[in-house]
Amino acid sequence: MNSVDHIEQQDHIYQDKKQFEVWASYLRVLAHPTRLAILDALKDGTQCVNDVCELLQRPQPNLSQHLAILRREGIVRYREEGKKRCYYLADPSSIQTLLQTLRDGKIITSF
Amino acid sequence: MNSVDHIEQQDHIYQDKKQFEVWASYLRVLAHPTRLAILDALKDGTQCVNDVCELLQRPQPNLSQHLAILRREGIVRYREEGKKRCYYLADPSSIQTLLQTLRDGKIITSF
DNA sequence: TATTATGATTCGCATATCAGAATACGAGTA
DNA sequence: TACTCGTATTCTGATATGCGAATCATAATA
Repeated sequence: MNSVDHIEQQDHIYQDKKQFEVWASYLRVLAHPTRLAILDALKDGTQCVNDVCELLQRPQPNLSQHLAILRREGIVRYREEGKKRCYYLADPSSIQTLLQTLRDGKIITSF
Repeated sequence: MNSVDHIEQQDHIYQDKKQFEVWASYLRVLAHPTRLAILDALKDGTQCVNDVCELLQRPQPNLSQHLAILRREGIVRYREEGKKRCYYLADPSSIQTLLQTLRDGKIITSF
């Protein structure tokens, strides 16, 4: 291996490393029971924050925090309707696939 | 809604809640750059700890910690070969699907 | 048996994450 | 303009997570 190859390989490792960090950040956002429950609640359509509160039986400020985290990652968006904010999945089919995959236990091999 | 329905609905919510917690625990294990890198390193076959160290350029105790976390979740296993421990994916095709999905950006909508 | 190679574990610290409480904000409405 | 409704943000303390350093455990070997 000459020195150019070596540099390229190092660069490749570095690119991968950045890639893994991005993916990990994304997975970390999904890796919370309340946030998964929110995604599940939104899978059949738009819901305002209050509706989500009632569905999940969790306090509003807590849900707002989790919605903000999902928003920052671009996983959910919202529309203003009157004085309500109606949240919806940015990419419903991806999230539905994710939830279905988890349900099927296709990724989760240990149960 | 009578009281039996109410109890059943509560139970349903409770079951879901437990389910989301289990899924979240699993996703949390995946949601770390080093652990994703380990899975990627194992995707084409078995590797002993030292090999993984060299591949990922990370100290051995740190990798052992992450391997233990992946082991506990049932995501990787190992075989003893001489004095080496050779790790492999418990369910290669699931992990390959996961990595491919991340690569394709099919789940990740924000880039 | 002493030594080495290979991994695992423990410890201590720094950082991150989370929940709840309190509060702020902003759009409607009286 | 004051008030209310719906939601967001900030703050604080508790818990969890991640890392490096040191150490331990064990199988192979000299």
